[in-house]
Amino acid sequence: MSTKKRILDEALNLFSKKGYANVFVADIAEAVGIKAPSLYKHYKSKQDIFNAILDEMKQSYDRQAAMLDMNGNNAEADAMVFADVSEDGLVKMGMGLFMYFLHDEYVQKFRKMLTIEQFADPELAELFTKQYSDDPLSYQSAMFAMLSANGVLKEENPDVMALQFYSPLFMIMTICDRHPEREAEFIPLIEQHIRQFSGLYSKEKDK
Amino acid sequence: MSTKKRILDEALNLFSKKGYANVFVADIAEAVGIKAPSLYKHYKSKQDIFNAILDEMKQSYDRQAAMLDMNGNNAEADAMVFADVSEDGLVKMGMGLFMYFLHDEYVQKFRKMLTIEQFADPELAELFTKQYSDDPLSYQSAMFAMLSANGVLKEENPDVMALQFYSPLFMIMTICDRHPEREAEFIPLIEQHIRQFSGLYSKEKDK
DNA sequence: ATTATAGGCTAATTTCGATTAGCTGTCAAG
DNA sequence: CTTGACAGCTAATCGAAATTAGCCTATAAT
Repeated sequence: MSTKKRILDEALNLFSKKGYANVFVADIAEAVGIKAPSLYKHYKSKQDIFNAILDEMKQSYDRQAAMLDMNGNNAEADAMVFADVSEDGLVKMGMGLFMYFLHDEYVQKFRKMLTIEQFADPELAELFTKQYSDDPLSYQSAMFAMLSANGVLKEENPDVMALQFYSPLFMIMTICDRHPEREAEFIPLIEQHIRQFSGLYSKEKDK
Repeated sequence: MSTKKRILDEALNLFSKKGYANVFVADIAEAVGIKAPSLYKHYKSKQDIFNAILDEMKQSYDRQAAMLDMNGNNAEADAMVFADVSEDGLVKMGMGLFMYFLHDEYVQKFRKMLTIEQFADPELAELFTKQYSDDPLSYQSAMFAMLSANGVLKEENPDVMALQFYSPLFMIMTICDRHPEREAEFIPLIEQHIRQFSGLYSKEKDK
């Protein structure tokens, strides 16, 4: 991999653990295997490295998001996918989202970095909220609205349904970011949450 | 207020906005209205100031927690309080918790500081998780278990109930920490969440 | 009245960390 | 071959920022 790219990787790695201010350019250089001044052949300053990470991650997120929305508008296409959503389907979807957010190397590191730096810059705060709250909530709200419309789920406020479905995943994700060793303890809880959620909102009363 | 105490207040205020590393002792001194070297008459280092904040906040939290538990064990006493919990009672409780966490000056600033510093020190990570996840969840789990036992709520996994009840409050709190101006948008959502939650778990099927 | 202490100040000191200067080897294009 | 850009290095530079030294005043206890 090019040195330039490697610098971004190592910098993200370090920033996500210690925050921008506590990482020295010499640390980044060492992680890359070069000396600090050599970094300046690739980026004009420490801040420039940070900005490059930001740009890269924003692009990558937008690509992902575009992939999810596929079509023009919102989760209409996925309506098909979820029209027949079963409890197991919901579990699979929730777990998939959780596992991806939690384990994707770049996603996780970027999230940790944003967590640390969010109060330093309003743009970072916006980004965090968009990627980890607003976007997932609005996507899922659209999905639940459709599942209600299709008669699969009860007709309740879909924003609330999305909030109740997603926020446990979010909260547990933040816990696991702090304590990766506790993940095993939470996996079953998440699955139970989704099944219980499904049971509560499912239309058919009897079985 | 004593200078010594004022230093802690101003330091917490600054740390909660910019993080430890980005706050200079000169900033703290200026906020207090003295010169940087004078700080050293009260604390032996910048780190010492941070530690003092930590100690103070831990004590304060323990006092609060002791007050909630009142009795010896867990939320048994509150069982009484919640034995007859109505939907409105749950709303009042949830909103109260949310408003307290979000608006109490010290609680909020301390939480922001922990948010920024959580990955720098495992002790801080523990503290954050305890105060904002483990403790609330275990308290509420006990409460819901009792409400189920009392026949008020359905008999579902109380850990999951606590997770579903609390995590929306937690997630929205983290959003409001970043964007205080959005609070108004979320208050109604929280209330709807709690009422919908209550409706879903309430025992009486018909009305 | 004397003195010790607390708490403040200014002026160093010291250390650290980002960045710049300037040199060097490599290698591909001409 | 030879030249220029690239990517590395070592050795400055330069500016913070924490902390220390040493001085001063008020005040409270002796």
